[in-house]
Amino acid sequence: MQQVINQESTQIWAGFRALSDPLRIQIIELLRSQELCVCELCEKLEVSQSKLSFHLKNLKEANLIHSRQQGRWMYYRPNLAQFVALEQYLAEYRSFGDILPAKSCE
Amino acid sequence: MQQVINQESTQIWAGFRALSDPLRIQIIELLRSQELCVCELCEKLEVSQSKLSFHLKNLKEANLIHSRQQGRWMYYRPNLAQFVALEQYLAEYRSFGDILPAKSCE
DNA sequence: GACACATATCAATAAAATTTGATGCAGCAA
DNA sequence: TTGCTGCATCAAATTTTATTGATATGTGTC
Repeated sequence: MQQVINQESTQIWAGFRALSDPLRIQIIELLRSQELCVCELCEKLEVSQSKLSFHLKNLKEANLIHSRQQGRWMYYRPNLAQFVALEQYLAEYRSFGDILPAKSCE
Repeated sequence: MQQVINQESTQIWAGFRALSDPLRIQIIELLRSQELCVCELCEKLEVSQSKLSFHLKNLKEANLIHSRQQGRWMYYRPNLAQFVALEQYLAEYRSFGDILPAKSCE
């Protein structure tokens, strides 16, 4: 059980880490309504291509986005299942019930 | 509106950043059911006091925990409202509707 | 084949986050 | 007052992450 919790937690913080950067947040917000290729993201975000590639890799390794190659272009889209997982972690966290007052520490 | 979104996003990634570390995840999980003071967290997590202080500060600045001083002890507890905010960000993200296929990029 | 284009990757550097040990400070008790 | 305890803070060292410019890879086109 402890094992399971730790395993889950590992994936959880990795997901949050991928979301912990303003540019990556901008990326996923652009992808929210439409699949986009790297060149379109570059334009819209006005960042260099290699920088963008770095952050896309980051999001992909956290399983937050998927990619699909078509010809020379690589299209990215969100992986909603992973968003659900993070959302659920937070929901379960909250639903654990009221916080007990501390037993005094002395 | 764009302004508002950016403002929200700023706070959002800061919240996720605070959750993007395994020790900080362990901390909030310990606090989930009970307020604890620093010395108790130290014991349970087997980390140095200054290290713990650093991470608690980190969580506090992200508004994820509150603290309360009682005598010499400082008790920490989660700020559930902030967890709700992050959860809601993810929920809204998902609920935006289906991702449109990309218009071809050529 | 030769070339252009979209993207990924790499190496070097810069910047940011974390760890560690030391020190400071406030609260309490003697 | 003195001294002890619980915690925060600081500076230095280390580790991690991000940025940049250059190069490599793969895919289409001629």
